[in-house]
Amino acid sequence: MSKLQDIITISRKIIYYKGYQATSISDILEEAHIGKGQFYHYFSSKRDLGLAVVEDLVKEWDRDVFEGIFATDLDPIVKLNKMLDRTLAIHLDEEGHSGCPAGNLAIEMSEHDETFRLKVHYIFDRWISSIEGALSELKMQGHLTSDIDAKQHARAIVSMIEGGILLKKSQKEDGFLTNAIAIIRAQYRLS
Amino acid sequence: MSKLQDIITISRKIIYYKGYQATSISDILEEAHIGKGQFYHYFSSKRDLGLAVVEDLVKEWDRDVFEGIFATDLDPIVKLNKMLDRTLAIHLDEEGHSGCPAGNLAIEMSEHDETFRLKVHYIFDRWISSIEGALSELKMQGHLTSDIDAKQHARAIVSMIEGGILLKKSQKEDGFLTNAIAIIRAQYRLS
Amino acid sequence: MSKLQDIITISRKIIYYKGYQATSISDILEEAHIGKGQFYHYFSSKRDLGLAVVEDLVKEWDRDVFEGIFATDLDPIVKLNKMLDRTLAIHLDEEGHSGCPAGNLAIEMSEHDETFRLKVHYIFDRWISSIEGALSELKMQGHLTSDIDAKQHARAIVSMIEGGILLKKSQKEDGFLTNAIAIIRAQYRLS
Amino acid sequence: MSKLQDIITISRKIIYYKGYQATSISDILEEAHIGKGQFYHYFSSKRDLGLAVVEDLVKEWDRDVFEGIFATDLDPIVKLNKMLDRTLAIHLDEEGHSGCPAGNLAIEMSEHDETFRLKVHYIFDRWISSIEGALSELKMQGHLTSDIDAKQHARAIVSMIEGGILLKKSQKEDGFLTNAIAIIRAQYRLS
DNA sequence: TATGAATGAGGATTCATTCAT
DNA sequence: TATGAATGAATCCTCATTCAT
Repeated sequence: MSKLQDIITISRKIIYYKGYQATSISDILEEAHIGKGQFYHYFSSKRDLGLAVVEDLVKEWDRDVFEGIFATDLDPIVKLNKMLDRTLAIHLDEEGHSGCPAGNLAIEMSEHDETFRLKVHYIFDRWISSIEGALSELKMQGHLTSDIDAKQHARAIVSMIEGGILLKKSQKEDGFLTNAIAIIRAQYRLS
Repeated sequence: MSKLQDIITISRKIIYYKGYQATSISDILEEAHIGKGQFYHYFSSKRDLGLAVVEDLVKEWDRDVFEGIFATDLDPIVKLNKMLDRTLAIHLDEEGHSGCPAGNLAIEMSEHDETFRLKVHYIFDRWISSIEGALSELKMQGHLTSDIDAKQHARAIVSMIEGGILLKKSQKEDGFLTNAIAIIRAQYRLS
Repeated sequence: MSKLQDIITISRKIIYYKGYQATSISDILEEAHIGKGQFYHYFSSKRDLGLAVVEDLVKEWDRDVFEGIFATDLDPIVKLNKMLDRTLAIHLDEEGHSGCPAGNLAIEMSEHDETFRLKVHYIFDRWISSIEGALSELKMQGHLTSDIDAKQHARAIVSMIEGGILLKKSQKEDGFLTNAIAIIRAQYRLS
Repeated sequence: MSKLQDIITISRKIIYYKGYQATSISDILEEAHIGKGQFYHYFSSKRDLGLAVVEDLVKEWDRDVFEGIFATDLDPIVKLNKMLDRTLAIHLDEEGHSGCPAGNLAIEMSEHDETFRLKVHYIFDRWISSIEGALSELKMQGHLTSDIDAKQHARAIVSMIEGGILLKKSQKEDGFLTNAIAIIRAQYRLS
């Protein structure tokens, strides 16, 4: 792995846990075992690193969720289940206590930095579109009643997941996320 | 209004907009037109102010939502609708662009400071219990089928609202919140 | 003397000797025996201090040269001689080896910062106007031939003084300045 | 042109415009399109480059002014006029707004680095000697009265030129230099 | 109560220079 | 010759907090 990617990966973990503002360059230097000069050799500023971190997140979503799940020719039910499984896996993991990486940045950065916001915006936008696509397929298959508004429901699904993750973080109870996902599965008869 | 409450109110606005970490004492002094001495007369530290701000939020919820809505003997449908109306009113207001005051703090502070987390925890907890109570009433009235798990649904409702607010902030589209609330109303036949 | 004026006075000395860019905040803190916080309590930035220093210089000129010499009703010959005496006194002093405080800043800052430039511009402008006035008086007195262009000569006088100071600094020979001033005195029959 | 000379030429321009201290190695690398390694292959330090730049200036003066003008067997009036013409040409050029390259370094570096100072000292010294020589020739020709002190006047001429250039930079008016030179021409009946 | 001067640790960033390749 | 990764001291600046008045 390149040093640059190395720094991004380590920074992503720290920023995920501490938040972007609360993370200091020193935190990163220490964890990555590099000097100030090296950091600024790769990144022109803390913001530059921050954007690289979000970009890394974007790429991961593109690869794992959009290309890896929704762009395949799997059955829409399988797609949606895989996406929900992935979400659960990530957030029930020992390192998944800090909420949604995208959602955290959305809340912390949206009002301060439009560039950050747009990158997070892209993730949510593509996520919703993908779900909308799958729901539309389900409608055509007759699995869902045809009067359903796929876009509205896609938005509701993502809202419930994000809300579930947020509450899980604040209430320290996994149930908030598992419950949200169980309700989604029930609602759209995915299991 | 007392000077103390004045400072809290002003700080709450700034912290709501900027986030707790990104807000400096100076920001508050400037906006409140006070000096350092006065600030440290009322608060022993920034954290102390932060906690007072969350406490202020807690009190507002206790007054406006729990006592003002759920503790009354209104019809449960009316209660839920009033709560949803209030949510919409706050977040569609010009000053409501920065997300959920409680949710923001949940994300920003939960991992750093247990005292902050517990205060936010209390808000969400009481919110969910109140909704759960209303849903139970609705079940008893026969308005909802009796196989419904009130607690799970209360959690789902709050999740969807919080998720809707989060996405509204990041995607800059009111639709995320109005949609979430419309779906809730439809789901539980509140309108 | 106030702490603020204290810092300005100390900074002026250091900046005079080292130059503005080469002077670090730490240099000033050390010499003034103050902490960073105190410095930034009085000045919002290094540039802010720099401007205060030039402003201090401007005020000194206003007081000592313009009001103290040229605005009086002394004989124009006396005025010019007093000004030349003052120049010599300052630059032949042990602490006057670093050139002209205004000229140094003119060279170092003119191209970088218009605000600095304008303050220095003001000093030179007023200096030249004052000399021009004195020369005009001399013309009216018949001390100088009437075909002389007072403005041109005022400019030439200041040019020769500034050039003399510059060369004195570089060549480390007082003669450059004393010579320039002797020539001026001879030229306009001031002694 | 060799790479080394290329770097010196580019650096000279940047240092002339920005000043030595304010010029960073990176500024030079960028403008010269070279890497760190190449730079430190040619120069052992920033100071080393700085000295090479002044040396380049010295050589140019030796070639263009001392050998090209004063060492010829031209008439002293022609010599002096050529020198003044050259000065005007350089400083009225679009790229001549930043003052006198030698004078700037004199002010910025004289107190900090004796080696820099001595190189600038050499330029001024030879310049003055050359003018002194020409004035002496003029005296012998009877063009100037014999009671004139050639050395003093040579110094005065350089002082007025340097002062004129300094004021032109600070006051942003070409008149300061053209005026100084016009007065010199008039004084010694060069035109 | 209130002021604002003072402290000093810590933050982001720059920069000349070295070194492995 | 040449590259650019790496170093680390130093720079400007912020900020929560304390203290004298």
